[in-house]
Amino acid sequence: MDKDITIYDIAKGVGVSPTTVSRALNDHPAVNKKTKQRIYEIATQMGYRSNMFASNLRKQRTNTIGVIVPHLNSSFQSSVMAGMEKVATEAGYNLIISQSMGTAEKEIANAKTMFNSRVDGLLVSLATDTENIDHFEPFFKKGVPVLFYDRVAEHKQSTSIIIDNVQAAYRATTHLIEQGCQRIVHITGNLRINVYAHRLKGYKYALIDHDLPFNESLVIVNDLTEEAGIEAASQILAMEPRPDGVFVSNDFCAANCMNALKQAGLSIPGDIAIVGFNNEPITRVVEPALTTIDYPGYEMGEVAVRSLINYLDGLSDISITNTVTLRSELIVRGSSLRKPQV
Amino acid sequence: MDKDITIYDIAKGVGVSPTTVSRALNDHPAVNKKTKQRIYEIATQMGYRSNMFASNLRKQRTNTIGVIVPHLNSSFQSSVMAGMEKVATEAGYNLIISQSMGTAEKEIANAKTMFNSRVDGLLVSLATDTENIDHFEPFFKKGVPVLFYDRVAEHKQSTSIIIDNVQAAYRATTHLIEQGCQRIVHITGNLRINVYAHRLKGYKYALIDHDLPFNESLVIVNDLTEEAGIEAASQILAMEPRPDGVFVSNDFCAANCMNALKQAGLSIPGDIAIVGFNNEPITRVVEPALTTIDYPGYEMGEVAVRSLINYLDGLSDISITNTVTLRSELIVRGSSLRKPQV
DNA sequence: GTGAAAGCGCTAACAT
DNA sequence: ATGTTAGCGCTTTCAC
Repeated sequence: MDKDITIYDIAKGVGVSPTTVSRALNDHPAVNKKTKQRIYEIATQMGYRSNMFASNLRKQRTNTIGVIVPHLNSSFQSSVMAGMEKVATEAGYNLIISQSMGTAEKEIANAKTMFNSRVDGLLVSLATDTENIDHFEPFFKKGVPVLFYDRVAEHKQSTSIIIDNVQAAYRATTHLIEQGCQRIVHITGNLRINVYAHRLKGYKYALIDHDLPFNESLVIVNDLTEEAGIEAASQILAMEPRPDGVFVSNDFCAANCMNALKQAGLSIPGDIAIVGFNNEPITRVVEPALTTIDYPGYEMGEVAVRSLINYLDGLSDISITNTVTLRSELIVRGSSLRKPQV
Repeated sequence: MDKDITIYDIAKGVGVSPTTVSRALNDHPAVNKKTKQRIYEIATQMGYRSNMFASNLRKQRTNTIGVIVPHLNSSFQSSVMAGMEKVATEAGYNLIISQSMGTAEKEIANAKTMFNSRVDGLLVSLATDTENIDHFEPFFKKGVPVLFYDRVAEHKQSTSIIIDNVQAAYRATTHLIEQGCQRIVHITGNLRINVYAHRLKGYKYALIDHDLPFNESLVIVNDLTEEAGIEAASQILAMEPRPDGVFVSNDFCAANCMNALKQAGLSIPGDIAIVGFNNEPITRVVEPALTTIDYPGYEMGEVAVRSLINYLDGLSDISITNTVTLRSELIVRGSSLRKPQV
């Protein structure tokens, strides 16, 4: 447990001032190449490591980005994290991550911690029951950029990274209609969350545009878990007349629902066609493979961090590009394919 | 973007010295209760937030735990992360997370960053091609605890958190044998990684203990991906005589392998019984549902952080409990069940 | 129970 | 191209 080497030690070793050492180590142009070289050598030789706290304290910057996410252990969110980590590390930023467990209460606590940790910027996917975003006010006040992704909030001082959920749902629903479905159930999550509200909208628009009636009773709102999928299946089986298509806001729930319907003796997609959402690995394993919307989580993570860092570096003005919309795509597989594709 | 409030501002406001403010804010016993109270009030009123950098700089402690993980976007690893985050946040620690992408090269770079970030402790699940752990030497030298989990390395100065992979594999294989399997294939990952080496061992021991021959050609080593599962299936189909059981080190790969076998016209578990590993959500969605080993990822994350913090707080000596073994469990489902269970 | 003073290690003005 | 100086905000002796 030997003592840490500081720039003073190096300065003494090389015979220059600490300032020069500091400059050399930060690759400041106004330092003689030879001096720089010597400083580098001595530094590594002495086993020097920069003290980020002293540096941060001085620079009032942390090179740290905070992330608040509903749940870490979700296929989608962990892809997002992976993308974020990649870009952040490449750019020399650390990521500190916390989960709200989907509750506003924990989200507020997390926001406080992030604020105290003086993150340079914050990336947030909102909790289910977040009613307002007052808890991010301190960030806005201090000019710390807050960037929402996936589950976003409208706010003039922050950017959102999303996909066009209305359009994606519209495409999914239209696809079902094109496959001959006339009574399409929509299973989705809490409508307070933008993504689910938008998907419901897209579903509705698609019906209307194809002269199908929108029927409130065909919309099932639940928490999109495994059990919810099974429960939804029994609700569907009880409907009269029986629906012939289901559009679910989540693959995992869709897969479970599909299995339950199969077990009840229905054939997929013959009796009921099914479309999920997210393109999780699970879609390629169930039988039949699940038609779904490809939602680029990894890419979303990359874009989120990149946007934030660009802003921090003064390369872009976040408030101008208020919303970044990523491309999503319908992927047609066996669970919905009744007719040969065009 | 107003200026930050410091303890000096509070000191002025209350009419005491900064020292007293610092002590009060840290709940030091030798401060008058009334003074403390007043200081708290003024502090919150002024919107004070402690500057962790100044504090860390002074205390030479960061309240930050580093995590190096192969891939964030894996079902197992993200469960682990979730467990870690929970315990860390509760204890007032931040988590900084980085992924090695399974390569030693990135792992070494990550270790360096973590070292420079002066994490109080490090949690590591090793990369595939990590040949030695010299890159953690700086931590050992400085007395920073390094704790390995899941993919661990033997090292006298560090604790490992694992499950008994030998035993788990032994149980899985024995189960297949009890179901009447005689020629059991084992699909697993790179044998340099302890978990896969141990599972192979468990598989081997189970065969021997039940008087079945161990046959090198029945062991398939691949990267356990989706494609690897499908590829493995065709290898199995080409084997003569055909195997009647498969034990796969990973559910996702197992599920894909199973599907490929089904598509080739084999019946599961009739022709071939299958057992996976990890108890991922996918196991409950495929058909038949996949028998697997329940691997407590979330719990592992909790235990890892808890152990580390206990050590940091001086509550436990990590070097004494050199290995923590969590319980794992065989979960029998349709993919392997040929006889009524005992 | 409270305060004065020093210093953690670094960087940014401002010289030279 | 390099050095001097000051200070980021906090904690911790040591003194009263």
